Amino acid sequence: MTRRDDLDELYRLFDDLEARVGGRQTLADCTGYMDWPDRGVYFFFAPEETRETTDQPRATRVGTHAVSEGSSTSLWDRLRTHRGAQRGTYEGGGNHRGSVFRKRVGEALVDRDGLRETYPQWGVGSTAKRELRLDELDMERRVSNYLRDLPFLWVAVDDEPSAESQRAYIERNVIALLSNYQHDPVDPRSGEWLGTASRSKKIRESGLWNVNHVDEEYDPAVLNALGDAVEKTQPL
DNA sequence: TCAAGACGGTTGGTCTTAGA
DNA sequence: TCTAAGACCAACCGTCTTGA
Repeated sequence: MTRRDDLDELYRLFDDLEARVGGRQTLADCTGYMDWPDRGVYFFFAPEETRETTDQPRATRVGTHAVSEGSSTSLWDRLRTHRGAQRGTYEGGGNHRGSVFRKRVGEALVDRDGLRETYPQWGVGSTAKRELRLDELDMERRVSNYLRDLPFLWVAVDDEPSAESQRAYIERNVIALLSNYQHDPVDPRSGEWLGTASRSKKIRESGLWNVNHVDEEYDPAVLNALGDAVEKTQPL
């Protein structure tokens, strides 16, 4: 089996998953009151891009949560951090220092639009004072607008939080499988994909909004593990 | 009306990596 | 080898919303 064959199987599983959960969602349409699994793995897709040989949306980010023992962070906790704030001081914005996905998307927007002088502190530190966050609010809102329209799927994997969890295994190996970093490209990203403006070589070349695991080899058995998880995933 | 759970905002912790 | 910085979450707490 080639990597291309395994990618075909991965996207077939995404199709199964989409049918099973009743379609891809966007963060704009989701709330915590929906019946999310406590724990799982999520997959974001590019709305304007498809695979090389099919009309399936290209996967652009894989993520999970609760990879530390004792963690109580839920799947929705992680997703809402990516979505950003819906009310309050930072309404429409969010906190990119609490979400690496927001941080990376914002970096690409800043670089693509030549705004480094406007947002010199973007991504610096893990906290920021109110004044700085208000200065960055416009960019946080642009990041939110981008992220809230991305279609995504999720798979329920309700195992115990740990670095050796089944979720961590699926995340790590699906990233490695999808990544074009230091590989012959399969489903290369289009020139319009925002990630091409990223300052991270791993993001530009992998075609994913991921940095970890993009340079690793994948275990083909991950497809069996993902298939099992798809079968156990329920609609919202 | 009120309890449970979701939300927003902030800070802290662990692991990895780069440089001295 | 040591240290500092960065990456990536995870936890906490007060406020708000939902629905029985």
